Amino acid sequence: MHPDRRLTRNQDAVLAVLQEQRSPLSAQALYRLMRDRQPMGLATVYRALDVLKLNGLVQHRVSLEGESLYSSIHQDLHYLTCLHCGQSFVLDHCPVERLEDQIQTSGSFKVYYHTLEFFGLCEPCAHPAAPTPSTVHVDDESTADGEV
Amino acid sequence: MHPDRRLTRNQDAVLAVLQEQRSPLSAQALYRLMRDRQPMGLATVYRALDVLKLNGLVQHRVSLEGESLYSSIHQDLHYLTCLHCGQSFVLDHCPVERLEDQIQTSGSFKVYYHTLEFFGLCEPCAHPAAPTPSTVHVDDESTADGEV
DNA sequence: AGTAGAATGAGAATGGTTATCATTCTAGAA
DNA sequence: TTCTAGAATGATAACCATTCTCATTCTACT
Ligand SMILES: [Mn+2]
Ligand SMILES: [Mn+2]
Ligand SMILES: [Zn+2]
Ligand SMILES: [Zn+2]
Repeated sequence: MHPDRRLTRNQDAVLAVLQEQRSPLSAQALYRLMRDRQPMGLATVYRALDVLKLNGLVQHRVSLEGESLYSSIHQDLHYLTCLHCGQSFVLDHCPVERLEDQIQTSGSFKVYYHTLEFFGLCEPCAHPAAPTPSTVHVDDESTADGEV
Repeated sequence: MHPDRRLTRNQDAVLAVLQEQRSPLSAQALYRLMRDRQPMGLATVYRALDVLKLNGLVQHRVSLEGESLYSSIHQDLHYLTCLHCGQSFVLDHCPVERLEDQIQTSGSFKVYYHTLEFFGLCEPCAHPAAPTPSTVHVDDESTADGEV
């Protein structure tokens, strides 16, 4: 396909559906959503996402589980993710918006989007409760009341 | 495995090799490197990386191609990546080091590491050369000298 | 030494993504 | 309008990094 050709009906539909979403979607989830709008093959969904990405209309990140997630280029979400339980917390604002313009201006590189994510342990996972009774060898009942 | 147990010989070896690297490695590349140091099964490499990650000793990101890349927790590299040719340019410094401490302090979340990457088109890919002669229908030679 | 739990290795299974290829569209040319 | 080359599409096979399974080996502790 030519890099700068008008979008096809399918590509348009994929873009439209993505722009209605509040959070990133996987290609497969998108494929299922398209059934009610503009049914198309799974391969076509992947190809449409590629085209849209190359045209700066869609952004693409890969979760730690290896799943590709897509969203409108206008979305700007960032997460704090726990490595233990997988739970994610959304940051209340993007800390690098400025920087993007800066890179844009100073260099010979056209920036479309960025990824930013913090990883670590959430409160509960960082301070696990005392071992559950079933895993404790109770040799002396005077030490078995769960203090930490 | 217990979350806070001393590292095994294999886990130690994986960590040591990772700390010698200048750039992130895939699990498979690491597996091949281990042959000359401390041969172990591929599954063990994956498991070791998991343990090290959960202990805040190793960081983990996933490339756009879906390949997991690992590096020492002390590495702090960020890239500007071209969506068309795949070429990556290393940023000369990390723009969010401060922010990480900030999140650390203000919240109830223990931050181990972060990812940050910019995507777009590099100079050559953003301004492709005139179409190659073989793809051009030359109907009028007066317009065929490649100006943009 | 005896034992329970953890670690390990080999290989099978998984599953998201990509490649293949025959068919259908589509935008221009004639 | 009709023709035609190139692009897009869909069904499905292939790919391949990662995870799962399970029998075996270690390791720390009694
Ligand atoms: Mn942002
Ligand atoms: Mn950094
Ligand atoms: Zn957690
Ligand atoms: Zn490029």
